[in-house]
Amino acid sequence: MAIFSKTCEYAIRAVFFIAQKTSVGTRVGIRDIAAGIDSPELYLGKILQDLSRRGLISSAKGPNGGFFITGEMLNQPIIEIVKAIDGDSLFVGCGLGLKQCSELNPCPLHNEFKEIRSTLTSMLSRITVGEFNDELIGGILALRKAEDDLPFNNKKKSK
Amino acid sequence: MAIFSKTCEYAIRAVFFIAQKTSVGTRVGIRDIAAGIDSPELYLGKILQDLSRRGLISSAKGPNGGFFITGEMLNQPIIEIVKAIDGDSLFVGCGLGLKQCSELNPCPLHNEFKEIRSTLTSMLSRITVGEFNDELIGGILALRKAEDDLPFNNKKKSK
DNA sequence: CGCGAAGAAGACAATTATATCTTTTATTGT
DNA sequence: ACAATAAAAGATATAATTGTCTTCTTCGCG
Ligand code: FES
Ligand code: FES
Repeated sequence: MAIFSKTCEYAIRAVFFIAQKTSVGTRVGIRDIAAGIDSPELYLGKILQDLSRRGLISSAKGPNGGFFITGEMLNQPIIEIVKAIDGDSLFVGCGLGLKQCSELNPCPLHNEFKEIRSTLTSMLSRITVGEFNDELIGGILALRKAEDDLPFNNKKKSK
Repeated sequence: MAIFSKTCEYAIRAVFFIAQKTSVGTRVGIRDIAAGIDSPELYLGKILQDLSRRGLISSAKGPNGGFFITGEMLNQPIIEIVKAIDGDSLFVGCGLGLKQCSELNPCPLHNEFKEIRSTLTSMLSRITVGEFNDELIGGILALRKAEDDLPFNNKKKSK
């Protein structure tokens, strides 16, 4: 169990990737995104469709089409992505799975969980979609890793 | 997506429940545990068997049998339960699902995640299985909730 | 000893998450 | 208009998680 679902992990990585491409002025197709973040291409398509329908990213069909992110969307916090995909149970639900999280009749871990949830919430609310563009372009941050953390990164060019 | 898997939530609640019963000197059967923590009875059986095999709880067959927790196990931190059921990906894995979490070539959320993971780890390492016995017995803490937080709790007696 | 209570174990079913494929639709450039 | 490109959409496949059922074994007690 990771914090986010696999779908959500792909979504966040993809959005960072698209933001970074947008910031250098290019739209980017599914194939390149999938290669750039190491995700199954066709599954990623479904996720991006979903994000696009929800207005978190934009897309254009046809030649020179692809996904991109408009200026104002670059300032969206990534918590929006998480909520769109995984819902908000991470932020409001009881950590032990009780029907509701409430102050009266709390579960044993309630107080501790409240703190973790608020840390998580504020972190995801603070970080924006476009925040890491420079570091990603500069290669300081990564959205994919080589097989075994090997020094060389033999990524294959998209066909 | 919650933090823990459903299975893990059941397991933690069950262990707290058993610990509390043990502290007043009684063993407790699956049926009562399931009723006490609001979980599917037969599925819970599987989970408890698993925990028992791993030595996190003890069980006895036959009349007056049931599950219980020995003295030293009461001091186990609940992170042991989480690790036994959900594994340790929550504590060591990359939050964005990259193959490894590492300082060189970190993902954009690496630093933030490191903090959240360490908070989570220390919290689960600090809290012990028997820690809430008194509060649970006193009804200050709960391991189950009524349907809609309604004041009445129309729980059906086990057959 | 032998019965009944209770957990152990494994087979199986349902649900949800993940992944893939195929067809359709829209857009651009010629 | 036409061809090429790229996303949209929907159907379907696979895997993991969650949940149920049935049978077996063990144990305590009379
Ligand atoms: S009641 Fe469980 S986290 Fe609040
Ligand atoms: S690399 Fe992603 S959390 Fe460390």
